[in-house]
Amino acid sequence: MSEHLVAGVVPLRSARATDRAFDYICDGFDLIKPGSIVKIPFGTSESNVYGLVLTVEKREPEMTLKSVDELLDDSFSLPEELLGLCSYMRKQCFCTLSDAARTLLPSGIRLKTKIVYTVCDPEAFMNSAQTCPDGEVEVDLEDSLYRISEKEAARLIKAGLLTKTVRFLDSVNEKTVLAARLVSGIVIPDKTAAKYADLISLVGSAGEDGIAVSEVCSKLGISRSPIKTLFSQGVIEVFEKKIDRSFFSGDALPDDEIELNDEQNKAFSEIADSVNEKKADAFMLYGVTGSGKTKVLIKTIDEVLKSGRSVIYLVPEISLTSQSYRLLSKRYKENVCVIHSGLSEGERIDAWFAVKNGSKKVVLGTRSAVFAPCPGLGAIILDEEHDQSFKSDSSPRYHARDIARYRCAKNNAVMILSSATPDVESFYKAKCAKYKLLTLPHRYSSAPLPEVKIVDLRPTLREDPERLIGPELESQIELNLENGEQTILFVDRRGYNKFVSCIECANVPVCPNCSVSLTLHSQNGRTLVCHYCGHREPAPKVCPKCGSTHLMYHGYGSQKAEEEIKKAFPDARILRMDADSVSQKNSHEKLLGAFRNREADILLGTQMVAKGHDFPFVTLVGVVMADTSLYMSDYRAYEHSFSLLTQVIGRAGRGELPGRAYIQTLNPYHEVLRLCTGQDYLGFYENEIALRKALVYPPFCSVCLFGFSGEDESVLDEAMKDFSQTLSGELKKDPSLKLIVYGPMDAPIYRLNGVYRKRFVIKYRQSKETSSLFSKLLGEFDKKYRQKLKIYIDINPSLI
DNA sequence: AGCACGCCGACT
DNA sequence: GTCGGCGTGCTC
Repeated sequence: MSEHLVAGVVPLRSARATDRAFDYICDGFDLIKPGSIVKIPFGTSESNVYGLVLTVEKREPEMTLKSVDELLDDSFSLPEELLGLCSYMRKQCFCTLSDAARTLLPSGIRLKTKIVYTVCDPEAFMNSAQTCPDGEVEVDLEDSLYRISEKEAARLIKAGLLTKTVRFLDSVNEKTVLAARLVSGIVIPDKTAAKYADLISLVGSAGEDGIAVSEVCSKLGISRSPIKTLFSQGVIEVFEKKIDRSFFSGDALPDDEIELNDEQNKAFSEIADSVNEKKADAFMLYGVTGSGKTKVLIKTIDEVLKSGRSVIYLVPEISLTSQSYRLLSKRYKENVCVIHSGLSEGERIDAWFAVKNGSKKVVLGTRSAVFAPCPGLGAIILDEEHDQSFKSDSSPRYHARDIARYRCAKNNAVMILSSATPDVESFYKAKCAKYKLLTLPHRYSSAPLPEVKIVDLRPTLREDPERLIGPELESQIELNLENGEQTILFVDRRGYNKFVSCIECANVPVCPNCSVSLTLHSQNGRTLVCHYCGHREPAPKVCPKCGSTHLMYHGYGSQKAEEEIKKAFPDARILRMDADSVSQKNSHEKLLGAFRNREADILLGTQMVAKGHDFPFVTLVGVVMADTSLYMSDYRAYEHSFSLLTQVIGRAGRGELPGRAYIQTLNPYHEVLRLCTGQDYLGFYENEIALRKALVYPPFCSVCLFGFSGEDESVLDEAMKDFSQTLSGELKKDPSLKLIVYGPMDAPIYRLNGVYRKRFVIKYRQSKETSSLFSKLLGEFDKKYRQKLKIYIDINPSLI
């Protein structure tokens, strides 16, 4: 055997068993390197798959190897830093390398294949095939399409009448436009120049990038023929120009000069020092709402761009990207690029390439934008860093904060966490000097904090248990309507919507697929809907269990609140914003815009109304029921309640007019409510950290969730027993592992879409030993139960 | 994840 | 006797 170029390649098709490097010969592919994407034949199938190259070396292979089929263009390859990030994620999130890689690569180059069946012998095929109009497989027969079942196709393949091939659908429709530019170095004949002066100067002014032919025609009011003439004279050239699908409109608004006050400047200069010294630092920028955190962040972006590097700016929600985009594009123009899950595949690819080749240096986006392939990363900013959406709840289950920290460390970049109500764990790290704490304690505008009143709703409910808005809040709304000022009403999650229950036997109709109560939708008459799987059924007139006709409809939904307000204030213009009303694309943007333009008096909604939006004419905020989130079975329930309520309250009085907030509750003396009344984060933090320490919760330990799910409940139970025993066996073997194991327990929604879900929750202290134990257990159980169950690990999960 | 190989039930 | 069920194990 002789020497070959050998590449270690990970197939990009996620499965624990194949999540390692396989060696391939890649002679002749001189440009191949770690991070390259290749197509390889893999396994017994005739198809080939994409693979990520980990290693390349020249050596004599000790076994026969297959060869790489194709090396994808270098523009698809993963930069070294991101390749390292994949390994980090595998270790950290217990995901597969291929899961990690597919998260970092734009989805367009993910495996997209189509099975194509072709007929070997048309005559024999026609004699033998049984056509079946409802089949699943298309067979290409000359120019007619045959549809046959998969089974039938398998039979025909065996009989040698069909062949099965796999076609890759990896072409991305890049949007191009016909453009023109001057041929470089051309000397234009005088005669030509005189006749086409306008045209030549217009095309010439566009330079190398050229100008769209259609734009030339419309600007000069000419047809395409003069362009054609100049083209044939060799003066201009016409080419397909890629167009940028990002939505920068081009109308450059003048940007405001940013002036920092002393506090802001102090925070900024600390960050700027690290930026300029290229130190990998982490900052916690803590400041009350209105203290000017954004100003500091913008100045930081300026500073990073000045040094020629790029910035990633993360916000919690897609709905917040458009608002931030307006802010950033005003200042950085077409240098801004938006990345979030709402983009089309083509848009995502465009963005990925634009960032990778350095033509966009400011990346704005949600969680997944933390992976943007910026060459020369200078800063990653997490705005509203306490927000839960920065943690992914499907594989790979990463937290954007951890990814950011890793990338900043590798790139000598700064990470900035910004919040008015920081994550308790982050703030703890800041207190322990793992992050540098920057504090902006004062509002820079003279606007005082809103006045907050806690309203005991119990007397109201004793009179009328279905009432949502007590008399106090109602009279405040009335006052606002009279003054022509706007109101926001916050109702908790839609999971607490109306449901039906039987007064006699307390039976509540439950979804047949998922273990949740069905929600009553009033708009389409009487239908019960499952909010998880979409199951629908007519609402019963009599209790299906005991036959009683005494059925009660209750709950705290936003629809019901809307009805109640409409009844009380028939003339008020109400906008409702919840998951139902914003299901269409861009509709939240429309709703928020309409409210900002004062096209409505009252905005009523769930979480969405709480987050970061700036409405200058809102002077009253009402929280319909503050209790629901206090009692979730998650150790972060108080933290979430505090930050949510603080944010909602912060919506009031952001303009000239002072604001006030009314919080309705059944628990008027609850400590968390008292603390958000004064916007007292530091007080809340002290309480909470003491509680976490006493009960041993993060940051004083780590939490690991082992999730199991499957359709066969008995297999699931068996695996749970097995896991319990295996784990206690491991603990006996190594008593130094101090794990506290809870479970097995049901997931909060035990059955979802016909799948049962159970879990173990483990408190532990992070170490090499625990990591290897977890990955060993995961590997073992995944192998043992792989055909019956799905098993995953979630580190520091959200437990609800 | 796919896919082939291989060992046991109910049909021509 | 054989077709086909899915348990088991492998993929450079």
